[in-house]
Amino acid sequence: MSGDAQISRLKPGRRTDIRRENERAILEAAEKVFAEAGFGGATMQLIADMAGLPKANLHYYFATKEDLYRRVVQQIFEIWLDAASSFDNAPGPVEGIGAYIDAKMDISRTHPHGSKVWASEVMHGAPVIQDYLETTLRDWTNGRIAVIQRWIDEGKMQPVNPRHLLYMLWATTQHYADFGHQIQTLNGGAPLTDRQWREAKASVKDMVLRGIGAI
Amino acid sequence: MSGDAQISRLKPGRRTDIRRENERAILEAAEKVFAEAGFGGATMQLIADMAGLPKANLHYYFATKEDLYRRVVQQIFEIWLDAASSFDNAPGPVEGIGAYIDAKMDISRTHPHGSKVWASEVMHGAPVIQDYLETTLRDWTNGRIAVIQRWIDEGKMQPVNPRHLLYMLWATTQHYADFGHQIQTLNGGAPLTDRQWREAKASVKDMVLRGIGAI
DNA sequence: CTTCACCTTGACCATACGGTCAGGAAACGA
DNA sequence: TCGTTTCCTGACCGTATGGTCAAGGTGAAG
Repeated sequence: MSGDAQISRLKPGRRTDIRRENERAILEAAEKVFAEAGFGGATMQLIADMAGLPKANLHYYFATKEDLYRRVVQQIFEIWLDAASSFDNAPGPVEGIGAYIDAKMDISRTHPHGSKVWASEVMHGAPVIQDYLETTLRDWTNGRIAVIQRWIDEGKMQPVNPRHLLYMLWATTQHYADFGHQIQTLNGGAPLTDRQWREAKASVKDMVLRGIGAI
Repeated sequence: MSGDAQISRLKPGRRTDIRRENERAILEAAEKVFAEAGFGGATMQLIADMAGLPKANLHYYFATKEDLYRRVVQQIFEIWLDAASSFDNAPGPVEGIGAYIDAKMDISRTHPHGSKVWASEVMHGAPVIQDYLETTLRDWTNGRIAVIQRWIDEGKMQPVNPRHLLYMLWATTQHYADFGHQIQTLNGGAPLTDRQWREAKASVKDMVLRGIGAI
């Protein structure tokens, strides 16, 4: 927004930096607490403790619990939308869908909390992001469906139902975040290693791309 | 279970019937409320209202909110385990996995609330069913992995990683319950029709079975 | 009818929660 | 140094929640 894209390294005690840093810490803590306890189970006190701030300070930066929650949900949605660009400018499904799976799987590993908050939000009927679903997500979905249909028409993949393919992509990739605890338990209690994550990505890509007849 | 499989039509006011009927009504209401509000967001008052009973009566049948919640989670887990029998006694992946997808998709349609409660429970770290994950689910998973591996060895399907295939099956089928609201929104706000559900099942089966080289 | 086990429920309690506020501290610009 | 804006926070408040309890209702057995 502002024109001075300064590095702002020295003197981090500046007013703007204080606000930015505190909001960041609060959002990070909130994402984790909302993911682990749900909206109803999360408490402002818990978020405050995790952020290392007094509870009253949270209400200085975010008026209400809902405001804070809304910001967290919007955050993961934007991250996903960014990743969705993998889809575009791809010559065919192998590159496009392959890159999309890679991106979504990476996000599942780096932003598991955000994914859970989103899942929770949708499961509860999307009380705060219903408008996003009806506008941004619907438009995005229709756009990708058109791309997939084009690939089908060009004979680059089997004539599957593009909508259900998208659902499968979302379900499968986000499962590694949302059900990460179950996966970890079935992995002997240990988180997936780098190697296992590569294996997971490769497996998903292999099964999906073969499933749509792209390989 | 009981020997007298009576119809119990007339005179439903029997003691046993009262207990059974009230517990059923409470569990049904609880499943819905827990699914829609999460454990933290659900209130005993709301469950009581939905069940048509005074709140104090809930505590007569279920000592605590946790007890009630635990019963709801166990319920959906048992339903899934029953469906898992589709896997066995199948000559190959087309029949076994095909039937499993059918069964899981049917459950996603008939028991969406239970599926959401399970998802929520796992996302929050499985505080009340961790032991199930470590025993029953782990054993079941290992058993199916062996079955899938046998099919691979017999050349009935591609050599995919059985574990990730199972994750894909769970993710994809449960997505239609857990993210049902999102799917409905993307469907113009209307729930999937019978025809659309058949299309969904067919699409999932087609992509998965092709993805593992079974068709 | 009496008994007794089981069921029902309004009223109540302690706690925890989201949110407020006033007063003070710290960070600027002039 | 002074004035002003921004930031900080302990103490507080109204409310809603999970859970309790005592008193009363109900139906079947004897």
